[in-house]
Amino acid sequence: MDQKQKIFERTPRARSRYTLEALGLLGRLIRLSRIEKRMTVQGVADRAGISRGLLQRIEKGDPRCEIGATFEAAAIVGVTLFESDINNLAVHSKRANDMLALLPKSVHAGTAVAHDDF
Amino acid sequence: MDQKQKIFERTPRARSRYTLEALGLLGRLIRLSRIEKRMTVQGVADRAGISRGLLQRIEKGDPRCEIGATFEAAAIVGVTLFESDINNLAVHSKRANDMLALLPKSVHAGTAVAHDDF
DNA sequence: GCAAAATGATCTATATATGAATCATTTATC
DNA sequence: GATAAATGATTCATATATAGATCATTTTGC
Repeated sequence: MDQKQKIFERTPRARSRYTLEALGLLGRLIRLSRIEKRMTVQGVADRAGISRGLLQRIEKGDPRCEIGATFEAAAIVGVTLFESDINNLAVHSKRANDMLALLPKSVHAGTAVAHDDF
Repeated sequence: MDQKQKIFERTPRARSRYTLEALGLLGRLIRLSRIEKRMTVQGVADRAGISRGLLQRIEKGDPRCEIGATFEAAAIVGVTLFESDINNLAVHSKRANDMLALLPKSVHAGTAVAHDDF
């Protein structure tokens, strides 16, 4: 006894208006594409390897979903972020990598700028 | 005893190549913007209301993160999906809603089309 | 209208993501 | 080079997201 006590505290998540709007839109786009392609919730969920309930939450824009599950479902119904084809995506990916190689590896405070304008 | 037995089985998540690439790119974009703006990991994490470790996983493209946390971090460093300003986002959001109102409320199998081309 | 199917919603058990702490390493600033 | 700060990586306790089941409701197709 008298073991080192660990405290686990999870601050209630505050989501910006933008985040909630973006997630809501993403969900509706998924739902839109799914219906346009005449796929059922269960069908898409099966293909994505997730449960029906989770897909329903995704389509409602619930912020507490694995991003992997959301992206997978989106891709299955044809909603692709960034660029629509994988080749372009790979190109962008490489460019981002190249840019990163040129930037400083760590950032020291001092000149940190505020950017709450979203 | 002889209570109804509940089985909880979580199938190992299979992610498509596209999903992994997209998440990797998103993470790198966040990291890129963060460094360009000279913000530290801890600083962005604080503003997003998440832990430093979680932001690191986000920047690595880990699919098992809350999508809300990811979008929040992205917005803070200036990476916005869909459209960059909230007004356009709201417009798109409304359009998606309007479209949905015109489509059938439920989809019955039968003419479901396969769309594995991503 | 009728039957079948899809959707919406809720509940429970549990697998797991997360926050916190810690240490080692790398990087920036002087 | 020296120092302090930032980053990377790991471990652990626990809050919580998820799968599955179930029921009610809505919708489609005949």
